[in-house]
Amino acid sequence: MKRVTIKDVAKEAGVSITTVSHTLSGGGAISQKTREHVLEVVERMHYVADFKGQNLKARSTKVIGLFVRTLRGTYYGDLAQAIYEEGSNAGYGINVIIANQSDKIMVDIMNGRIDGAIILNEGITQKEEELLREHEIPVVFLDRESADKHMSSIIFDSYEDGRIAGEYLLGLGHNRVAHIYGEENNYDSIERLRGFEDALAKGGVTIPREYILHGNFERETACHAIEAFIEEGKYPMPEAIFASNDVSAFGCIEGLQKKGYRVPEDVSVIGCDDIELCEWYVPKLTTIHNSFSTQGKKAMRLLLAMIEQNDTGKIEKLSGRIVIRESCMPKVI
Amino acid sequence: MKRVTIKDVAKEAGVSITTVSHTLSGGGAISQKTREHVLEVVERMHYVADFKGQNLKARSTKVIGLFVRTLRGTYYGDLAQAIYEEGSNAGYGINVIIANQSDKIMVDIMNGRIDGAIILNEGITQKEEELLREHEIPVVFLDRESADKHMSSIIFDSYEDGRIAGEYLLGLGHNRVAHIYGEENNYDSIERLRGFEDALAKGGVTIPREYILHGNFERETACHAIEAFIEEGKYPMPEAIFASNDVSAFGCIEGLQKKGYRVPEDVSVIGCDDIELCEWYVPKLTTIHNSFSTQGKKAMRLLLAMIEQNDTGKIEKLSGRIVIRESCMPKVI
DNA sequence: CTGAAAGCGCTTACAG
DNA sequence: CTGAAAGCGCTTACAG
Repeated sequence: MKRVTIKDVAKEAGVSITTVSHTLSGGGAISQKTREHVLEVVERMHYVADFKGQNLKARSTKVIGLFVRTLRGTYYGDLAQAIYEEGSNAGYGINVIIANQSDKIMVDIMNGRIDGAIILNEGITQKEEELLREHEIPVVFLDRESADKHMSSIIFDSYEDGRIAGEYLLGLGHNRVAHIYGEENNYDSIERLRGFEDALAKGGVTIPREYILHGNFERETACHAIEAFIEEGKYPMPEAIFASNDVSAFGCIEGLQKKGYRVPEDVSVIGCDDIELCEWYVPKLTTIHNSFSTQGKKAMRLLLAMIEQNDTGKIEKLSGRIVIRESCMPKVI
Repeated sequence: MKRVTIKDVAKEAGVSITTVSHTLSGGGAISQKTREHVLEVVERMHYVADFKGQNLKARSTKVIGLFVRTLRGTYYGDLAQAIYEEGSNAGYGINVIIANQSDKIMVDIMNGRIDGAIILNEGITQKEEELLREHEIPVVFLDRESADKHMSSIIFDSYEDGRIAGEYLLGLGHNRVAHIYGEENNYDSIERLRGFEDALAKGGVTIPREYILHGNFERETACHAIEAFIEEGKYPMPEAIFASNDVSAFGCIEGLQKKGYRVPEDVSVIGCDDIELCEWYVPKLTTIHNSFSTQGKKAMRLLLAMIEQNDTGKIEKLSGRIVIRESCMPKVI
C-alpha cells in the first residue's frame, strides 16, 4: 500500500503540516488563498488522513461496534440496518464484528477502536461485564439485563410474548396445548415458556411435561420433535401449539402436515418473532411480533445518549404484539 | 472511558515501557522473572494495548473490511460468515461496514484502518476503482470484473445460471417461456437473461418482449407483475417461467396461485440462487444453486494471498448448478 | 495567518 | 537482559 501522509501534502503544498491539518479540520484561521491551494493539493494527491494517527490524539473514533456471534438468520440484517441508519444520522459509522470467543471480543472493545459497543453475545461472562463497567466503556446489551452509569440493556419482554400467546390460545377455547421449547438455557426460551404457562394457569390450564417438545429454535429439530411425538402416540394430540420462535413453528407445521394433520383445522400453531416469511407461508403464520429494527434503533439511541450526553444507562423492555393470520382457529365444539 | 496505557503498566511494574512491550509481543529477550511479573501486572490492571498506537507503527492492522450496502436478505449472512471463518483461521478479524455513499466508503478503505477490503457495492465508480489501484490497496470485488496487481474479483457466472435454466426448461419440452427480470441495470439480471435466451435459442425458442416481466428481485413486485400479466389476458399463458432470483420466483408462484394456476401442473417455475427457503416452500423450488459461502471463502483467500504472499490479483467465476425439486415438470402433451 | 514543537500510545533499532 | 530515544501520522496549544 502506498500511503500519502500529511507530510507529503505539506511538502507538496509548500506549507506546514499544521496548516494542512487546520484547513482540513476547519480549526484555526487559514487565509482563503492558502486554504484553496491546500485543498487543491489534497484533492490532487488523494490524501485521506490516517485513522489511527488522527484518533490517537483526538480520542473519539466516531465508530461504534456491533458484536454478534453470527450474521446468519433474518434477525441480524434488520437489527444491523437499524443501528446503521440511526448511527449515520448522528455521524457515526458502524462496524459489525463477528466473533465468538468472549476474550477476543473484550480486546476488540477495549483496544480503543470504537467509541461504544452494542453486544449480542451470551458468552460475555459476569467478570467481563464487570471489566467493561470498570473501564467505563459505553455498552448496550441486547441479551441481558444490566444497567450502570455507562451500561444499558434493551431487550424483548419474552415473558410478555409467552403470556400473550397463552392468553390468545385460551381465548380460542383450547385447553390441551403444547409448546415447542427454544434453545436450551436461553433467556428468551425460558421467559417465553414461563409467560405462556402463567397465562394458561389463569384459565386453569396446565401444560404437562410431555407436551413440552424441544425445537432449539430450529426448523428441523422442531419438525422431528413433533413427528416423534405423534409417532409415539402415547398422548392425545394437542389442540394448539405455541412455538418459541417462527422458524420452529414452521418446522412444527411441516411435521404436522407430514403426519396428516391440517393447520389450523386440526391443530392451531402460533409462533414468535414475526419474521418476514410468516407473511408468505401457507398457512400465513399467526405470531407475536418483535421488532428488531426498533431494538436496533433504541439501542443506538441509548448508546449515543451515554456517549454524547453522558446519560446514565438504563434497562428498557420492548413489548411484542400479536399478529393474527391464518394458523390458529377457535376450538370446534 | 478509563484507559490503562503501557506507561501505567510500566510504572506499576517498575520497568520500562520497552520491557512491557517486549514481554507482550514476545520480541526481545526478557528474563523469566521479569516476564512473569509484568504479565501479572498486565492481568491485574486489565491492560489492553491501544489499537491505534499499536498499529500506527506496525502498519498491518490484521483486520479486513467487508463493505456492503445492507445486511438485509439471506445472502449476506452466509457471505459474511464464510469470510469471518476464513479470516479467523488466518488470524484476521473482520469488520462488516454498512455504507451507501461511495465517497465515504473510499475514506474508510483508505484511512488505514484495514489491511484489505472485500467490496459488494455497485456504487463504486470507475474513478474510485482507479484510486484503489493507484494506492495499491488489496481489494476483492464481489460485483464486477476487475483485476490488477492488488485487485481481484470473484463473481457468479450469471450467464451460465441463465443458460442452465434455459437448457433445463427446454429439456422438459417447454417452448412458450417467460422470464421475471431482476433489478434494472444489475449485472446479474442482465447476464441471467442473456444466458437464458442463448440457451433457448439453441432449441429454436425465442422469448417475446411481452413475456419478460419485471420483478426487481422482489417478491411483491414479481407477484404483481404476473398478476397483471394474467389479468391483461392478451397473451397465452407461458408453460414455464424462469425467475431471476428465488425471491421473485416465490412471488411469481404466489401470483399464479392467486389466479388459480397450479405450480408445477399448469406452469413450471424455476428460480435462481437457492436460498434456504427453497427447501421449505410448497412446492419446493427448483432453482440454480449459487453458494455465497463459497464466494466469501474464496474472496477471503484471494485477499489474503494478495496481502500476505503478494500474489497478483485475478478474476474467478463461480458456476451454479441446478437443484431439481418440485416446481417444474415436463410439458404434458 | 502560519509554523515549530509537544504529545497521543505504541514499536523498534540501538546502546549498554 | 533492560531501557532511553526516535519515530509512526496525526492534533493542538503556543509563539510570532
